Amino acid sequence: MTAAAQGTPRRAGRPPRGVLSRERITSAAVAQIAAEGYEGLTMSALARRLRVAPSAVYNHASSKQEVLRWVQDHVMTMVDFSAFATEPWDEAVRRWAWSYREVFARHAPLVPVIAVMPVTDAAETLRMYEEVARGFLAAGWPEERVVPAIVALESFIYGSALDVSAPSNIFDSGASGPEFPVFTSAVRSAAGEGAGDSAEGGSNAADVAFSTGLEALITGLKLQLPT
Amino acid sequence: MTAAAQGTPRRAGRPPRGVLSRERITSAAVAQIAAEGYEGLTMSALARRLRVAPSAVYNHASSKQEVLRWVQDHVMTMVDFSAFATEPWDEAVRRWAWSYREVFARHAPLVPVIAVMPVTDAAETLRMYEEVARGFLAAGWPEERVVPAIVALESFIYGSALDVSAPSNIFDSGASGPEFPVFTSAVRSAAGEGAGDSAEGGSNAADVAFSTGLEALITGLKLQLPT
DNA sequence: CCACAAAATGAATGGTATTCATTTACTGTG
DNA sequence: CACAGTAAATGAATACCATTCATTTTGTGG
Repeated sequence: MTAAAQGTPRRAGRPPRGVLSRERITSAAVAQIAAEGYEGLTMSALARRLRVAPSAVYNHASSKQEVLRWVQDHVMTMVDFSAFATEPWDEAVRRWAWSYREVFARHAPLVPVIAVMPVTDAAETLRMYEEVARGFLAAGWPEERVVPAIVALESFIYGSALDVSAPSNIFDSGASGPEFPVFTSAVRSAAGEGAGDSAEGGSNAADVAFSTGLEALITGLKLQLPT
Repeated sequence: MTAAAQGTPRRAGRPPRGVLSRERITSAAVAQIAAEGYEGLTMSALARRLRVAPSAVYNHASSKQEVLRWVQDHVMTMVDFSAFATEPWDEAVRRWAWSYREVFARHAPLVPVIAVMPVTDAAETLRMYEEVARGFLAAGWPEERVVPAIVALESFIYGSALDVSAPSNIFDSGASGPEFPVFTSAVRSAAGEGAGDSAEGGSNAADVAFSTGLEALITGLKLQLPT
């Protein structure tokens, strides 16, 4: 009963046909996350979904961290970088960055994983970098400035993805508000700006901040280019 | 023996003089992190350092998350924002951002904690925001644009702090390098730039990227200001 | 003075990732 | 074709970890 929920439970020993693989584990993990979120992604739950004993997973992945790295590479395929082939540089960066942030806002727990993850055998991630780098070069960027610029944009995107998952009242200074009058007033003033918290199409505080930073980055980076 | 490592172990029951407090727990946690890093910060280790049973901590903090929030507010006191009182806006932002990133690069595991943390009863964090907001207003920023600009800068700083703790060979595409020639070449070209990996004063890849993004943000934000 | 709250202990509890011995089946070599 | 070795499954066991609970002691307000 432990491994197979219904039908004849598999006996011990290597099964006639391979049951697990990197692909099946990855897609089961993604499905588990979709169903119960990241706190629901345990090795037991993953194994249950694969109709397998927990220890079986370790014949393919050396740790949960490795599974998360597979998930991260898969999630990267959902980022839309197609604009680099068709649009001018700044519009391409804009569309790519918004898509990138949206995807990882829904996968915020992956952000700390990414930071430490070497790009080796993360094929999908490399595919994206290749296309983005191509777009930068086509726009006239000197080769040695491409990677720093991409990393800078990514850092902003990852930080912003974390910001999205913050509660909207995060800047509520509560009882100690009067002690910090300037900041408290600025927070209230900013809240009135983007407004439409529940209104349709209304942008929330995180969106306003992201737009502010992204447009500043695009402008500032472009000015760093040699004429 | 469990609680007090040496001397007469404390008997059960409320002690004559209070043993724990938010301050003592926070500083013990910070000491434990300094000694054994974040993976060494367990409730048991924390209690051991406080010469107390693990369950005693829960009379003061409702969870480990809460302890981490206290640590985060304490760490914020190490960020230097003094330049906002003396320097022009862009130089003040520059110094603040570098200090902010350096502090949280050494406390990377706090970054995901911050994102979800409401600022209420995080007094030190509020003190910083108050001063930074004051500096923005003094530089002529419209009140409603102050918070979005700060959040944008912070997002970049947090993302960059995570980037610092990444391995330096993170962009090594390994065997699949030839499949991604443009990116691979750009990585090599960027590595030659900042160079001095072990040379003194030499800036590494993360520093170059941070400088690139920060200068772009400062330039771009300044251009958003109404003349 | 006494009831109640606060703060400690020490012993569970339930959950976690991970490891290991064992069993079975596939695969390459003589 | 036999046989050795390896790959891949099971199920049981391990070591931690955060958290909870009953119990004990002490401080405090009415």
